[in-house]
Amino acid sequence: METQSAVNALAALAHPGRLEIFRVLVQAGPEGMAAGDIAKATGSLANTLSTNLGILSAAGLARSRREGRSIIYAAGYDSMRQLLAFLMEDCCAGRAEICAPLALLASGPCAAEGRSC
Amino acid sequence: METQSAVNALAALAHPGRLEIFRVLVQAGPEGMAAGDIAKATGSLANTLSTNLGILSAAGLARSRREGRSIIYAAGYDSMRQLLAFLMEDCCAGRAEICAPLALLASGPCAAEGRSC
DNA sequence: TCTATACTTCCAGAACTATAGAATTTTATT
DNA sequence: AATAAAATTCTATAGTTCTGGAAGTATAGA
Repeated sequence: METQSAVNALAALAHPGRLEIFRVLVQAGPEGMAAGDIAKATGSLANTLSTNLGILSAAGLARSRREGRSIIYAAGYDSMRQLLAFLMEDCCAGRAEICAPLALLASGPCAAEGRSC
Repeated sequence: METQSAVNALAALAHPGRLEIFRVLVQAGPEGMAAGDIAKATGSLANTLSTNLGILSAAGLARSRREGRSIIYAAGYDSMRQLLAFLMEDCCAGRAEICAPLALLASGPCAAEGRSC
């Protein structure tokens, strides 16, 4: 991942409204949600929401498809993974003990249930 | 982690100069680097660097201590871990397969060497 | 105390970002 | 074709962030 892509993704998330939208999408799962339902879930105005979904999409953090009159948005899980990997890159350079954070992350609720999460 | 703290941290990182500084600090390890050395490593002017280190510190992503005439900065590993955890929070809600990204992250170069990273 | 080094703080102009009202586009229904 | 629904685009205003020059603060050494 390029620095510029990472900055774009981070800037997209560095906004209370967009962060909320993104988390709603993450929880909604890969099948996504209609823009109107996201507006209801977050209390956004349609035009502001549209702008923010556009910014998230441009950063790769959301994907969209039309279904009838609705446009369905889903989280860009792969870009999210790339961003997290970029942030942790070279964290291990020579010193495993610094990397403990990731080990903690990797041993969250899902690991406790035996799932790879 | 509160939404506002996450936004602060994301905004701090959503800047090419600060992202570079942060990654330099991550690679430098917990003992940190003097501000002057960070300036050399990143090519920043002293005043701009100082401002940016202040922004990273306010967001919890850097820690500082004085050593003689130098001020030593180190990455805020714990805040970084909390931020990543916040971003992944509820990713697992009912659907382990969405969480694959974290499993990939957790199986990076360090895992290959048998380290928890 | 004087000088040099290492950083930080202050400031103002330029550039960028956010918000919301109004108009527009796209699609479905009657 | 006419109407309604769902979302986007346009636009202006308000506010925020970035940058670099100049001045200020803290520490060390002579």
